[in-house]
Amino acid sequence: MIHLSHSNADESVPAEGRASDVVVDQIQRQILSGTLENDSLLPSERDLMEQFSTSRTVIREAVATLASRGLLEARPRFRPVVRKPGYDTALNSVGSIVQLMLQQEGGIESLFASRVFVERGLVRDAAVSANREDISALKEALARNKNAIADSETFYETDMAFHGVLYGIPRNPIFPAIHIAYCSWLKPHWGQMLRSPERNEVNYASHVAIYTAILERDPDAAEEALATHLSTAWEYVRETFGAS
Amino acid sequence: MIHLSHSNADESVPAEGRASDVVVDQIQRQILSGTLENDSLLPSERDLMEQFSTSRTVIREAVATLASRGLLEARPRFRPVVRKPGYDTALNSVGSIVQLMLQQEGGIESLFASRVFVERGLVRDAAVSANREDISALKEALARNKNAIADSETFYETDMAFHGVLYGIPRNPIFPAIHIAYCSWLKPHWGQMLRSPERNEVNYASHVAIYTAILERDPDAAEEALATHLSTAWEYVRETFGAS
DNA sequence: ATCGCATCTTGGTTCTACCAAAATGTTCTC
DNA sequence: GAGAACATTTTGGTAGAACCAAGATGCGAT
Repeated sequence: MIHLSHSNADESVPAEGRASDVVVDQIQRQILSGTLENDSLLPSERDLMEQFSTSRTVIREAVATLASRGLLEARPRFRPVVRKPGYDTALNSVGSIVQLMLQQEGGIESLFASRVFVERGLVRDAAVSANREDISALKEALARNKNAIADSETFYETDMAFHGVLYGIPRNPIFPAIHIAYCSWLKPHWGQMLRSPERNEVNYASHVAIYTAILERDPDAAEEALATHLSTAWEYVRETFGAS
Repeated sequence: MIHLSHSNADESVPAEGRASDVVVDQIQRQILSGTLENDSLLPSERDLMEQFSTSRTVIREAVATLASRGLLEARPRFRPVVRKPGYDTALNSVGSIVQLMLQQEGGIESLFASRVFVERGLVRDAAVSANREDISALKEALARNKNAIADSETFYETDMAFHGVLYGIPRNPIFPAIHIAYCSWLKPHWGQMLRSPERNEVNYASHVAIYTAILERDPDAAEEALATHLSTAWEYVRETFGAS
């Protein structure tokens, strides 16, 4: 049973829940409807307190709730800024728990395995249904990747960008969000990997293999290329520092 | 009166964050370490306020934060109960935002498409690497599914259970959590579908097809069977009520 | 025009108080 | 003595005032 449903749009009298809930609901509505423009600053707590004719306690609680949902971005001493929700912010808001999960036994392995699973499916689909634009996007990303072999820092970025193109191919906004999430979650562990032009060369070659397989419309080859690519990269990460 | 006890330069904390953060951190630690037993009740706010020698405000704020992270389950007028985090609670805590996303144009389609994507990969892998136990689990789920054809309610459950077996095959704790999330998120929209023994019969036949393909170690057939299964079911849902 | 200081604003925190509902204890009844 | 009805205590939710410190602002001096 899921209890998180903001179930009722109660305009009627009965059993008031938390007072902050109605404030949350109102502000949420204002954000979604655009009354509160995206990237704009939320009114001061004292203003809101007057606007909703309630105490500051309630306002603060509501703001905290909305912030935890990702609809507001509240840095400690600053005015909260309005963030219209997207799939990325949704996944972002789980970040804190995910970080906990990752510290547990096998956490990183599980997450990485899920990523491999997803990308295997992505490259299969890409091999089947990538159109001209997708292909050229991959080609461009590949070119940038090649040019960055000497510079490990930008190579890392172009590496992610290349994989990011794959996430864009399904034309489903959820996938790019997942990609961003994977990158941000794995970065702390992945980023410690020793990088070198030699390693970059190897990874670039893997990308080429994936690209080629997609180009040749060979799902199995594409999947295979990606699987070996990621697993070897993962092995390299593992041996860089003992499994935590 | 200890006002500024740990206000600044306390320990390794670089910037003077919120006071509630240290409380959040402490309680979180206690939950993870088991000092606060799972399913037990959190001490009263006034106790905590004494324990951490701080005001009730920050305690409440900390509790709210932990609740939003899913480490506490806080019903309006009751004592919060401790919930040791799992992948399921992690996904659960995004539920509220996801519900918002789903109300936007194409939200449900996107989510459902992602589910199809995932399950296509699952059945492929199942066809390749399912072991005896997996097969027998599928067989059992299938049998229960068949027995429930007459009763649409339990058929729905056994239907989900069958798909759930697929999510268990990778032996990756993330996947069952994803399954639960999909079910709970899609339930409000999916549950409105008109169900009938005839429809159940069709769906059961699809399950058999998937099972058979897995049994025959035919990934392509399995994927195909699942894709058609879900897409026809989806079409049926769509025509039941116009796309929202 | 720019820098620097005084001031205002605003978020973070504490405190006190009150209310209502939950939890607990007590008594009364059968 | 068990269970129901009632009284009391706990406890979470809300209000409101006050204070502090850091950001934001404005103004005057250079």
